[in-house]
Amino acid sequence: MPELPEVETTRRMLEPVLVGRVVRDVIHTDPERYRNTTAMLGKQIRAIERRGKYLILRLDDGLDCIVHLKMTGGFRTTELPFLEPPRFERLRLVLHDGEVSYVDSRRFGFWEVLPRNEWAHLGTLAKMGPEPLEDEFALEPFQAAMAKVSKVKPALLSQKPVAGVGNIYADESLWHAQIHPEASKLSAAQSKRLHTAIREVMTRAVAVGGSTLSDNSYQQPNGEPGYFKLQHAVYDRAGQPCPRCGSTIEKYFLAQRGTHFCPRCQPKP
DNA sequence: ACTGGTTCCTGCGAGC
DNA sequence: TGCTCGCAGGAACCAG
Repeated sequence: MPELPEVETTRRMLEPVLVGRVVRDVIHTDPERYRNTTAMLGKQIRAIERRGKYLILRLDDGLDCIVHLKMTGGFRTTELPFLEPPRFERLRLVLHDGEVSYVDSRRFGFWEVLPRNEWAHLGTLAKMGPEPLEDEFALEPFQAAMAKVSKVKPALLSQKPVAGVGNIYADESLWHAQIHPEASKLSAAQSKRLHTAIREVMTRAVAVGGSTLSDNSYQQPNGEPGYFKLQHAVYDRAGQPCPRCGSTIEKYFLAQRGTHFCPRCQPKP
């Protein structure tokens, strides 16, 4: 499930394939889900950026193409033309010197082409918090926000205190910081540990291409998996020993999300 | 302004 | 082997 590390990996791999190219065709059959994509025709892709879990293709004439991969979205690129469409292909970008395929088995992801930075109707994007791997992710404002939360994990998932944290990286970061997912009103020391943990977890995950959970979930655009799952301490490890203390990792549901934690390292407050 | 619940969608793995 | 069934979850949306 693409979170910041998976989306950033995707962005980096798409950059040399897309930037500078002109969009010759956009092929799909779902104009409700992939909105206004005909506006891309004939436009050059000037840059590909990322904001939280959103990809933003910057096009000629002041247009942005917003892409959200949601649960199962992803890209496939090849050096040669595709001999057959990749499995679960939903959209294909035809460029003057190649093609890029967008796949999404569950069809939760969406595309929308709109005038530059006109994101008001996408509330989560418009109100996105600071990027955790940039200097803008300052400690003091994060501590101030965390001092008010009622439950820390749902707060992280809101994208407001910090951008790009999803279910996997919330669980992993809270384990590293030794904070229970339902902890409220974090102390300055707790928030500092969490701030450090988010930066470290995200940095290490980006370095290895993100997390691939199973064959059908996220893959890098070249078809390779991401290797961060090998470093997961708690996520998808219920019943296995905590790497820090050896206690058995537990899983339960918090705000409708599978939540993994170590009951000894992350005691319930 | 918040919180909490529902919805979208479908492949897959577990269980029988 | 083949079937059913519940799980996976980001974020838009809606109700309270």
